[in-house]
Amino acid sequence: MPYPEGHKQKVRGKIIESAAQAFRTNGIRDISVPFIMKGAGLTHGGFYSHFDNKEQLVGEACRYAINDTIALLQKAADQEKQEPQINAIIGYYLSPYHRDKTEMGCILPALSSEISRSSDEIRQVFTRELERMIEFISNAAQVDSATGSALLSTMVGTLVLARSVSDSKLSDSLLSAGKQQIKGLIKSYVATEL
Amino acid sequence: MPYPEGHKQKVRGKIIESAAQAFRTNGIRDISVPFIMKGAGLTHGGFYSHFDNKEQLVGEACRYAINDTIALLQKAADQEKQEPQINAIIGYYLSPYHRDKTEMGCILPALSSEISRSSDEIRQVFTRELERMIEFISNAAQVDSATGSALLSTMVGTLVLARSVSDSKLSDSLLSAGKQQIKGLIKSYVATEL
DNA sequence: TATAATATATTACGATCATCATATTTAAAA
DNA sequence: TTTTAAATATGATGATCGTAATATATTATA
Repeated sequence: MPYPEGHKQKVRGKIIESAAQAFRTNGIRDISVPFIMKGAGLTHGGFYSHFDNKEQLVGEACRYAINDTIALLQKAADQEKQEPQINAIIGYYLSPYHRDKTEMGCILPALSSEISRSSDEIRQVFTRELERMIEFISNAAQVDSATGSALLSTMVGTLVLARSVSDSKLSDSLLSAGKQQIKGLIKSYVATEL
Repeated sequence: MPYPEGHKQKVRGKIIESAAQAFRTNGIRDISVPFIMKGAGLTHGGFYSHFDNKEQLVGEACRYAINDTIALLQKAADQEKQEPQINAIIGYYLSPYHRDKTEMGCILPALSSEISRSSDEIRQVFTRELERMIEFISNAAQVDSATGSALLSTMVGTLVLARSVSDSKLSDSLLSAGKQQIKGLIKSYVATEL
């Protein structure tokens, strides 16, 4: 066998990483296979020895990106031990930094609407990952999963709108309003639970 | 002059309508100029005597679609006089009907993420329309515009996620959770205002 | 009815895309 | 060092796109 053990797996991973980054920045349709391969330091030809087609890569990239995001949010939560975990998570999620750093950010605001028009296969992968995200948020906020999913909806919607607006002041205020609302929500959830 | 008075304006309107519908269903990038023209009952050749380019049409279609949506939500609100306006609006917005009827639905969940990657010009048009939407929601809910924008974020995020999920039960429960959260929010807003 | 300006259709161009076929490079094993 | 299978690169194909040039069809006016 030419090439060291595990070489292909490593390259495959690089392609997925490149795709996950590019898709989040510019959407799925606007990113070409040659561009993704260049991002992984390769040319386009080898692509089809790694994946059946572009769609399969989309699924893998979704999985990768959500894992990445959950890990990142968990790290943000762990860094601030004093306040409730969820506050640190929301603080990060609805920060101008996260809004502007799309290539490393959560895929939900970046790709959901494009995913909703994708094939059943892709949407099934996405659904599974979304469920993991809801569970993660619900745990961190210590709320039931219905409340957790509503929190996530607010987070996603806020980021989507904050990113689509050209007026940076309006964008900032959308983030603040979203943050404030979520914190109020959690507080009132705790209150009614007691 | 050939063709009756106002003929061109009428055709232009039909193109915008066709575009607004097609974009909401399949996104901007996935809808071609020839397809839009066919939807307006024409062939692609005449397009550039109506618009400078595809991008200009995107802007017009955004404007049209938001107007359409606000009018629709207002109608939904007017039909139910007894309950507070906002409840009827949210009931419609987060209904399975609205989720499934993308071609006639709100553009915010359908196109925001694609718009966020568009040119400054498009985003400026979008920003103006979004502000109108925030104002409309804030008025209907009788809350300040910060609260109104957070409400809208939740509405948009909920619909985005509900549409991208392949499991219809999960999708329905996302809608319900979003609805419940918003109603709770408005109630608590009223309470703190008194 | 004939004219002429305007609206629409037909056709074409260059670019880009996903995908495939084939050639070349790589490095483990002989 | 040579061999060889695997990994990658090069090049090509057919489709589709946005856009433009040109031809045709339309109908208000003369």
